[in-house]
Amino acid sequence: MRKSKQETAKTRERIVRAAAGEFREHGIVATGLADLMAAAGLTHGGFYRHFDSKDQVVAEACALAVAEVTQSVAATGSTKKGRKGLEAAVSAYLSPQHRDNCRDGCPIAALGSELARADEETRAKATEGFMKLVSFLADRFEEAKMSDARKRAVVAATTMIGAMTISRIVSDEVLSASILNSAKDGITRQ
Amino acid sequence: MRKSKQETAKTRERIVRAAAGEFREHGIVATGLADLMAAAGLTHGGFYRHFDSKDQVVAEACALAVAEVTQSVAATGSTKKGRKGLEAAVSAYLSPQHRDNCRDGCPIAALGSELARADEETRAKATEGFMKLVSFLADRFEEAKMSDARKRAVVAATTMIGAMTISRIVSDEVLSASILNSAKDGITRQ
DNA sequence: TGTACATCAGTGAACGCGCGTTCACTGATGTAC
DNA sequence: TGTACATCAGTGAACGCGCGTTCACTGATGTAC
Repeated sequence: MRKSKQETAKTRERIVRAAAGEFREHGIVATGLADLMAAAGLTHGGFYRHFDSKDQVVAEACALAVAEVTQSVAATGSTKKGRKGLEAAVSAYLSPQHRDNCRDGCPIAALGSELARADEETRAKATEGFMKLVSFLADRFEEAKMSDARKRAVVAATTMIGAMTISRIVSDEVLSASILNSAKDGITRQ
Repeated sequence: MRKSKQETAKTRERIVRAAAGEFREHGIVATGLADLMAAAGLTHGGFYRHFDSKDQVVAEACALAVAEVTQSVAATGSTKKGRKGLEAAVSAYLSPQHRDNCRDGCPIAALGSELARADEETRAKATEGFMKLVSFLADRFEEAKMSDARKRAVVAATTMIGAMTISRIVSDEVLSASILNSAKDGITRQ
């Protein structure tokens, strides 16, 4: 049953990707290794050929998710120039599609309170992603001083993540959508 | 071993309060019934004399935590008039003390991503608490139109919860504190 | 290039453990007369 | 008010189950000659 090095590397990546999806959809603690391996099309016994522990795959899955989502936000925001780009990125982040699709969405919004209790490495990866989001937003704020743009970007990023989290708690569709819209307006207003 | 009705009611409340603390400190899924009963000074066997299931105590603990925290925010905000009261409440919420004390703090910040996956009743209680926070903030925003004050209050509330969540993920104390301060400034700036 | 052997990815069973839940038991409280 | 009995809060052992982790086994791949 031994696989080629190339196949092994592919399998490993498939596990990390499946884990990133399962964690975001069901939560880190609630997702078992068997669930995560099944999502990758494997049985749970093979897990330890690729990772030392659950914590390790949590850190790698979080790093992958954070990298892909920040890159996607930046890509969306770069389709238009300056302020328009900011609005496009914020709109995409605060959309009902993102809200209803945890699996491929922002891991900080999907896992925030669990990440606060995760190990140092995982939290460092999440922090890195948050700072990348802040940098992207700061570049798009046209402020007199760079330090003001950065502070404003921090507020925008926390608002985006907070609003997404709360829009998923609220079960009333109308209220949920209005929270996303208020946050969007609040960020892009000035 | 039977207890008086009065004592039974007190015990039940003690369990709910202990649960609210344990859940906020360690997360809902990660907290076992044995942990929660031990925190209340009891053994796990007695749990089902008071509750039908873990879900039930989750809903009640969340309701208690949300009620106490929103009441505490409103009380802090009511020590001063108008805008000053808003600033006092936001400052207290976005303080390092709150960040470092999950156990007695805001359950939406401590459990946000888990609440999004909780059952309908729990989510309804969390939503109710969020709306109470929004109402308090809206009353303190001095806007031309009430609808503007309300929208601004929604943004302020999501920012507060998002900033608190992220400040707990970030392990660098300086960065963590600057996120709380940026959010505070962003909310009170206008 | 061909052969012999070591390596190791993946399977499925098994490990000890803690989970949510149930239950027999206890003895103090509540109730009926 | 006093007595007899039913109720039930809390204990601690037990239930089946799924967790993270380990392991013997398999057979295809990689390596050494």
